[in-house]
Amino acid sequence: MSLRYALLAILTARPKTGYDVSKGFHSSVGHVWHAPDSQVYPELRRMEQDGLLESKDIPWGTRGKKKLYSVTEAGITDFRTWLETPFDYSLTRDPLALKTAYMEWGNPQGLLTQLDEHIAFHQSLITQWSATIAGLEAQTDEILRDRLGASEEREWGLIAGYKILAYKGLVARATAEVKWAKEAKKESAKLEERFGSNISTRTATAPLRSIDEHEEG
Amino acid sequence: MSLRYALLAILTARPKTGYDVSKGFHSSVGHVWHAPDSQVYPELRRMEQDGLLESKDIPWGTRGKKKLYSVTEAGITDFRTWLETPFDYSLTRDPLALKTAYMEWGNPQGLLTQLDEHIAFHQSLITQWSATIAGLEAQTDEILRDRLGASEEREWGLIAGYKILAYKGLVARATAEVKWAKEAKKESAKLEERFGSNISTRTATAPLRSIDEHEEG
DNA sequence: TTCACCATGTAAGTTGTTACATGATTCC
DNA sequence: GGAATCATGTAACAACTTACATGGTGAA
Repeated sequence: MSLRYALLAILTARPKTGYDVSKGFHSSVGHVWHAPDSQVYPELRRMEQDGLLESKDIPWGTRGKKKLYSVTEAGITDFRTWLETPFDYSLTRDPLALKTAYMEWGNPQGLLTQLDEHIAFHQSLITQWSATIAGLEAQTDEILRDRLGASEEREWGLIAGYKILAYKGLVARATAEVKWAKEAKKESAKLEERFGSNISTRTATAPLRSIDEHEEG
Repeated sequence: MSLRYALLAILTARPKTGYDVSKGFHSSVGHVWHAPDSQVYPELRRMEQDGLLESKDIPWGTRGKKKLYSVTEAGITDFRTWLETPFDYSLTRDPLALKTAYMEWGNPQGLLTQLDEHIAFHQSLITQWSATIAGLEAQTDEILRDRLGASEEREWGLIAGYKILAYKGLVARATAEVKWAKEAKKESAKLEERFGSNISTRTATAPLRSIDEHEEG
């Protein structure tokens, strides 16, 4: 249900076409809430049906046209309510933790490779997000400027400030991921050294025998 | 698709009934990959159809019965392949970061409340996971003991070691979340102090006027 | 005229959520 | 006999993924 609010968020800057909203996902709000075009366009339509958005068809060239969406007062109210209403946390679903926890069944080298990818992935996120933070602090960020243009100057620091806060959180988390992965590489090497790799000897627990042992269950 | 491997993971300890697997989700592998019963039972069936599991009906009391599942060799092979094959990272979807980034539209008090909840939520995870780590290190953890019973003693350190590593990652991330949230509370207070709260004056960007400005798009 | 980009999706499938349904067993 | 818990789901819906579909515009 956050997709709807991510779309409202981007449209609070100023009215945009579906295409601009979709593009915005890749360069701004999409950093915190990703969505593909196949979700964006239909959701915009639904939001219009629900009265959160208004749209107007605009001619584009001679035959083409595009839809310009703007947020209604009802949309703003809904957005504000969402902002202020606590949400339920979803329970953990962490594929790398899941793999790590049962790596005695796999090749330890496979874990190292995946930890390296984990590090690379999160480091590239850190680079990207840090650049965004710098752009927000200098108020040179393109998406921010687009938004500031429609706001009063005395609010600019507030608007940029919250965005900086959000990106700092993402960077903090990614940094923790990198730090853990580096430690995990060392720990994994130690484990392998101490206990050796005996993955090839592991097999399924002989089912039929085991079943007899458990019939009292 | 990880659900399937979380189920395989729990069944590599020893054969279990659907009910035991489901219970196990709450106390062990469910910490890293949550699933409700309504997903567990049907998935176990599908896995049996796909040859990853075998099952046997066991009488329970006089009229009742239950299904005992065990992993097949094909299941082990599949599990091992999954363990060693890198996965694609899904793009960020972070509701609190999304809210934080656009909090100029909301009441700053609402953010503080949600940051407090964020802290409480993650601190309770840290408590829970730290207790699990302690139990794994002391090899008193119930689920671990269940698993060790079916393994050779020389492997015990390896088996516990990977699980400790995984939980340490979860704790590290939750710790980063708490740290960020505490800083964000301070920062948010500073922002409010410096720029004041003017949420009540914010309204939707006048749609019709804006549309005219954008007709060149 | 071709190529990058603008513009807007549909369709099919998978995964996950929420709420409910049903009956047996064991222990007090 | 009643409560907790064992045991196994279904049904309806919402969200997300992946792949594909279609056509216009603008500039070299």
